[in-house]
Amino acid sequence: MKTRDRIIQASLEMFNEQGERNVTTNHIAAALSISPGNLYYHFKNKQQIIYDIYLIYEKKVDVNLQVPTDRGLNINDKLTYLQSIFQGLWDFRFLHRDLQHLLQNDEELHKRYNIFFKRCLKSTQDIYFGLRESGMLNANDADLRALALNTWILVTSWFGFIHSNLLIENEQEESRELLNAGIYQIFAMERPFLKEEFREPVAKLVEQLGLSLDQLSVLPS
Amino acid sequence: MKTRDRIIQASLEMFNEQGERNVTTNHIAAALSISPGNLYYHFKNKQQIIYDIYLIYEKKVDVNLQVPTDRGLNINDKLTYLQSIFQGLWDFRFLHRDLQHLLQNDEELHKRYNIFFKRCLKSTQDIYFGLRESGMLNANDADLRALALNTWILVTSWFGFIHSNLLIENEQEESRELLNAGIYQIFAMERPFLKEEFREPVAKLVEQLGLSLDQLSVLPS
DNA sequence: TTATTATTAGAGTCATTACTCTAAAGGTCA
DNA sequence: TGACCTTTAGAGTAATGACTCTAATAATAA
Repeated sequence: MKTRDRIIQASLEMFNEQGERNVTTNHIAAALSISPGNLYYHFKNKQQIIYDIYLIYEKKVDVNLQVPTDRGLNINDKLTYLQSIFQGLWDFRFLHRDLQHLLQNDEELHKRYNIFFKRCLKSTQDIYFGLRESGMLNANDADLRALALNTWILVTSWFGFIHSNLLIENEQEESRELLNAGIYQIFAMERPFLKEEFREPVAKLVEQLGLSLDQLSVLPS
Repeated sequence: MKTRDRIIQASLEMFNEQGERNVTTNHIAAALSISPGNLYYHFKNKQQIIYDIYLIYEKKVDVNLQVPTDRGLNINDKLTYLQSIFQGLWDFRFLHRDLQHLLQNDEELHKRYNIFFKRCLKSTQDIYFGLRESGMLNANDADLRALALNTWILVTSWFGFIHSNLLIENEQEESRELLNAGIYQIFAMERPFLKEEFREPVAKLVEQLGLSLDQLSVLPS
C-alpha cells in the first residue's frame, strides 16, 4: 500500500480508538515507523489528514443513503439503511465524537459538512416519505420532517452516547450488539407511526436483530 | 466574590464559548487578571475546575428532574421539565460537547457521571410513566423506556447538533429560539403516544413556544 | 504589636506538538 | 552512466500549556 494510504488508514484507526485529540502527527508517524518529515511530505498538516478521511466518510454515507427511483421502499430497505449507516458511523466514529472542534478549526470542512448534513437530512426525509408512499406509515409532513431530524441526531450521537455512558472493557466485541441497540432505538421511535398491519412484521424483524439496550445490564429497568 | 468562585464562573463561561480544549489555565488566569500561581492555589489542576463545575451542573439537573410524589403529572409539568433541562444544558453546554474526552481523563468523574446518567434516565422514565398514569399517554413499558432513552440522547446532543450544523453568527441572540426548537423536537417524538383528546391542547402549547426548526432557513423543506 | 496563616504575583520549568529543513536514498529514463 | 524527480530520514525549532516554586503581601489572631 502507498505511504499516503497507510497514513490515512493508521490515522483513522488511532483517531477512532484514542480520539483525535490524543493522537499527534508524531504518534501516527511512529506507529507506521516512518519519519515526521515523511508524513508531512504527503500531507500539508493534520487538518488535511482529517479532511481526507472525512471525504471518504462522506462518499460512503452518500452511497448508503441513496433512494431508489425505480421502485418503492419496503421494511427491509429501512433496516439496510440503518445497518449501513450505523456501520459507517462506527468505522468513522471519531468524526462525530470530535465534530465540533474539527469544524471549528477548518472553515472549509465546516462548509462542506453543512452541505452534507442538509443532503443527508433530505435523504432521510425522502426515505420516510417513501415509506409512507408505500403505505407503511401514518403521518403528516411535519411529523416526518421532525422524525427525520430526530433520527439524524440519534444516529450521529449514538456512539458518543455509548462511549460516555457505558463502561466497556473490550470495545470490539461489544460493538455489534451496541450497533443493533442503536437500530432498535430508531425503530422504537418510528413504531407509533407504523400502520397497524406492519407492526407485527417489524416487531419480528427487530426481534431477530437480537438485543435491545434494555437487556444490557447497565440500564435501569 | 471569592477568587475561587470567580475562577469557576470565568472557566464555565470560557469553556462554553470556546470549548474546554481551547481554554488553558493561563487563559483563565489572564481573563481574571490573576496569576497562574493564584489559580493553582485554589485548584489542584484543570480537571478539578471541571469536576467542580460538573458538581454544580449535576445538582441543578437533579433538582429539575424531581418527580412530585403528592400529585399526578400534567402537560405543563412536561413543558417545565424540558425548559429547565434545556436551560441547564445551555448553561453548561461545554460539558456535553467535550464529554467523552473529559470522562476519559478523569476516572472519578466518569464513575460519577455514569451513576448520574442512570438516575436521570430513571427520572425520565418515571416522568413518562407518570404521564401515562395521568391518562395522557398510550404506550406500553418498552415503548416508554425506549422513549426515555431517546429523549435523553436527543436532549444531551441538542446543542452539539446545533453548533455543528447551524452556522450562527451571534450565539446569544439565537439561543432562545434554538432551545425552543429542541423542545419542539422532543414533543414531536412524544406526540404519537399522546391520547387523542390531548393532541389539541399540546399542539396549542407547542405553537405558543414559537418556532420549530422547520421555519429556520437552514433546513430543507 | 507580632506571630501565623491565607492569598497572591510572576518568573520559570519541563514536556509536548505541529511542523520545517536539509540531505540522503531510491527510482526512472535517456 | 548520469540527470532528474520522488520519497524518506531525522534532527531541529518555536510555540504552547499545565503546572511549580519562591517570595511578597494581606488578613487574622493572640
